[in-house]
Amino acid sequence: MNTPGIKDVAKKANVSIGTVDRVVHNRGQVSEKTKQRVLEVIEELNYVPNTIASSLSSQKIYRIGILLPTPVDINNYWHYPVEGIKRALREINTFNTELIESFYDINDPDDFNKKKEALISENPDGVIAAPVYAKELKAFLSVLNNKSIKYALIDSDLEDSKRSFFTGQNTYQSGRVAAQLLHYCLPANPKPILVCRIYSSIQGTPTIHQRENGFIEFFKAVNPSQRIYIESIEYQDEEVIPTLLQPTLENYEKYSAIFVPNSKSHLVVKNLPVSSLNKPLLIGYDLIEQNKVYLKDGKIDFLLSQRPISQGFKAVNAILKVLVEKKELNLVDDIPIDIITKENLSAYEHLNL
Amino acid sequence: MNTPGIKDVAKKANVSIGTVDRVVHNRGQVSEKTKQRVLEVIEELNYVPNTIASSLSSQKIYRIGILLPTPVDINNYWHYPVEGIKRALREINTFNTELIESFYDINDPDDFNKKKEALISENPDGVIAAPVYAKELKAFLSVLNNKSIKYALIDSDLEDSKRSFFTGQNTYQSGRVAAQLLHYCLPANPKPILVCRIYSSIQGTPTIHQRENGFIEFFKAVNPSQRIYIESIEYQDEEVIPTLLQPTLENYEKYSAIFVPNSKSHLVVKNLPVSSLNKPLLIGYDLIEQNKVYLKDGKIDFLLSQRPISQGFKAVNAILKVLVEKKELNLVDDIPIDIITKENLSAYEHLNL
DNA sequence: CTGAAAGCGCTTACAG
DNA sequence: CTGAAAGCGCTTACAG
Repeated sequence: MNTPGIKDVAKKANVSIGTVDRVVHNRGQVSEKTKQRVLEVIEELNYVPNTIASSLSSQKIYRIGILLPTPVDINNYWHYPVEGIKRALREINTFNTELIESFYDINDPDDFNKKKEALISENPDGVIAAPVYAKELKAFLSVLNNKSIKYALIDSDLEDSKRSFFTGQNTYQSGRVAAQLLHYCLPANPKPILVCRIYSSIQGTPTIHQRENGFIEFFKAVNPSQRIYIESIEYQDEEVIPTLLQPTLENYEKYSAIFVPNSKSHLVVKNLPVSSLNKPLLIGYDLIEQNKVYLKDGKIDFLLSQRPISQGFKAVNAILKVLVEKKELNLVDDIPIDIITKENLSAYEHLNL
Repeated sequence: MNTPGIKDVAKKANVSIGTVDRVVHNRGQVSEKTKQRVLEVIEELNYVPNTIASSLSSQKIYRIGILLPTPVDINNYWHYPVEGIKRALREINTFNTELIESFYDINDPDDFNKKKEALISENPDGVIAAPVYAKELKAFLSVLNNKSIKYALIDSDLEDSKRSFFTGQNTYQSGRVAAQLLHYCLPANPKPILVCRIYSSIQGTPTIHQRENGFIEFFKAVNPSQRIYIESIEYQDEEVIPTLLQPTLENYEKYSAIFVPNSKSHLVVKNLPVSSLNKPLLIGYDLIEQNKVYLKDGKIDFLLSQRPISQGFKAVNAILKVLVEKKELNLVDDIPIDIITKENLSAYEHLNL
């Protein structure tokens, strides 16, 4: 007998396959002693249900809800995880799936709360979310816990949640990588480095903080004499960013390099005075369209990427695995900190995992 | 009617499902006019066979042969694609698969020829190979063509072959990336750069050549005054490498940087004089164990990686897709040129796609 | 609490 | 050349 099937278990335990199925999926209506006997045989035979037969038979449609910021366009970071999610769903022909989109305005916590209610009312089997509004999300997750709805987190983790899966990047470490690159590139006695934080006042800035910490700690350890200045450009309305940035960037010649700890480095390029020489090195995050254009132009030197497409893709696969195999998972997938330059951008641009 | 099944096609074409199946899989025994009628209905209904039902029903075991250099140990590049292949096979629970390993001594073309015969005699359904011995491999591939056995290529391409899939890195471009990194790191008037080619005289060196070309052309375009010296260490027996390297590395202080266009950069570290200061920057390829150790130590500055685990993984998925869906594929997957430093090594070390 | 039977969408002999 | 039937390993009512 090759790999044992439900029939083998049934025969050996002296029950019908219906009963075996009941204990395998824990849907009750089995006497305790029968259950124990079946469990023993399963153990003994090392029986593993054939998920493909199972899915063929049940004809179940797995409904995956996503609770993420609106993927505005290709210049918006959140466009990319959604792309990965859709791609994963498209490539899956093993199961029937259905996507429930619940997108919220990233600058509006009220909208988040509205959309989480909307999603709940759709009764998804599994959910993919990102902790943009951590506190509000936690409330949502405990609702999911109560309903035994499985969920995966992307981008940032909530370790005290019961997520089946998390994938994202070590933000502190990515700051160190940025610092290390600049340390390699800068001459022996460099001018100061500018850390330019451009962020909306509505969301918190834990990611920016952690990247910054990594950046600063690297220099503290490796080259303590390096001066690092921090400028915070806090905006409520994106339109005023140029005005807010101007006083800082006017003096760009004072700096040997500028580090932008989020996806906004294109805004620095856009608002730098037009003179061409002696520009500071510029290092930022994320392969959003506008950043890629400037990288190709040589106006941005390095971009660190966190494989957002891959994050979405992996989250779908993980949540589906949990749903199909009906077993718990508590997996963390650490995304590499990809260093992208003009010369290696090409292959990163194509969709890949 | 949701997605149409073979029954829907049969009914509409006034034939039995057996007949539909015959035309879908082209196994003849159908009159031309019946065939045409069925084909029309398939077109009309947009019928796509349900591969999972198909695989459940047929109980077919897909036999995948691999014809690759022996994966000696974790200090050997070829260890990693094989790891990816095995991992992919392990993760697949949708189909039954069987791996046929046919490993050859990378320094022995005769052994290659022996092992390719051995593999043929196993009658695999699909094959994964790498063009280490391009000429000899081509002969093998035409045998596969005759037998209608599908194959995927990894590492380097043979564009004129009928491979269903190729994945690998743009070697020329990776040389440019190495050059760009050094260009960023070196001071205004640097000392010369040493390109250190360490290679076995038995295999060809097309990969090394292309990386070198990319490297040199980058500097020609961006900084023509940069002097670049090339040293060729051609060995027949690995044991003599230290002796061959010594005269070159004795004078390491003459160089601002050393570029090793293959996975041998650890040998440079090992044979560098013990003095500690003023070491040239060192940039190499591949996250084999010994290189990773030196990267962590700060003795290697940059490693370029070509995701060998991922290459193996993807090749399995591609070849299986071709076999299961029984349709031709001619896909090229361009592997990103990952830049690895001490600070971002960690997440790359873990298995990921 | 338990079992027997039909069915998921295909493939595979077998009969004609 | 074509069709009817059994079966792949499960799940799902239904009956008892």
